[in-house]
Amino acid sequence: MHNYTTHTVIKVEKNKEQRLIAIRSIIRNSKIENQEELHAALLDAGFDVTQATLSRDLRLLNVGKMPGPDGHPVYVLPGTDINISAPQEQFIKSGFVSIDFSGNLSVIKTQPGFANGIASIIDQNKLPGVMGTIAGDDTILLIIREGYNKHNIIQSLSDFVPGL
Amino acid sequence: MHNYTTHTVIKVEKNKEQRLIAIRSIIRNSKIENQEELHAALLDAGFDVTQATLSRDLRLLNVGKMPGPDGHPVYVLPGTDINISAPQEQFIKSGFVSIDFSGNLSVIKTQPGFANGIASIIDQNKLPGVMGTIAGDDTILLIIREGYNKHNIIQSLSDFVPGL
DNA sequence: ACCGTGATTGCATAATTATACAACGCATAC
DNA sequence: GTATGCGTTGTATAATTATGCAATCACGGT
Repeated sequence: MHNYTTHTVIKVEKNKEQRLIAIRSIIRNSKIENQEELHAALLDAGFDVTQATLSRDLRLLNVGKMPGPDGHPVYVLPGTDINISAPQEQFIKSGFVSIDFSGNLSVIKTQPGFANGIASIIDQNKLPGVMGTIAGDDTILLIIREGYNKHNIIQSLSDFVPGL
Repeated sequence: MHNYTTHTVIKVEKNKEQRLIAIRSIIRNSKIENQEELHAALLDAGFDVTQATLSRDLRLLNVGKMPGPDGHPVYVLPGTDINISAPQEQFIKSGFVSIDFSGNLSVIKTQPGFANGIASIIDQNKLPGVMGTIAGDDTILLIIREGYNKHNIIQSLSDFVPGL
């Protein structure tokens, strides 16, 4: 045991992260006309938050609201302007799936085969807080330089990763 | 001519038509955050209608509302997507670089490391005209099935590659 | 270990948008 | 001319969404 720096167990708001994912999924797969409907759908999925939080979540996800086929407003995912299909949505994400932190490490999950490509892009951008990356097939390990934290990293990454 | 139903032939609400055009123009050229702002802008343009009418107009025009750069919701015209920054644009392309054809073969160039990921997505979509794919690091070889041509392939790919 | 900062959320409420209803205008049918 | 129907709009209000404030808790730095 040496220098036990508060083991910073991955206590990252698992809840919010997963809730946002759930919201995307729900919106993609069903016609949600208002936040009450969304709330109900989330309850089924095991999430219980208030309308206020949903409003904030939708802003984070950049979800828009547009008149649907039947005239009533419906929530739509960003990029989905009634002209981008679900497969395109998948493609648009560039295989990026999730990111988590633990101490000076960050683990980025990608779709199968994308780890190398994404890591390559990250390297090309020479982010100051990133000491280096190691990519497998669907996972990237990112070593964070001393003096930087997960906020810096997310900030840097969000410059070129849509919706982060 | 009996039955002359008077020349009042086309009396169609000229007003509404032009108002809708004006609304489109306004939304395209400025940041409108709510219908009150829109109302004010329309006044300048010489149109005076109530908020209720604007709500109806926006529905007719299929105008959507999405979180803008500053976080606040902004009206957007259909087909417009203001949620993706320029740097992200590059990322969105998922490393896709180019595509060429030669007989029953197609060669897709990608950014370094992306070939496997993109090929994987193509496979998952089981395009009818695609017999199979082989991916290196930045190149995908795509074998085209008999009876299909590059048009069919591009058509299929464009289903999930935005802007192809 | 302690404190300060920032992130997340609920609550209550303000702000915004959608709509039921009725009125009006115009055009066609009787 | 009168009646009927459709489309447009305002009014008033319901429905929906956004947000200021406060409480809580994790994380980073001292």
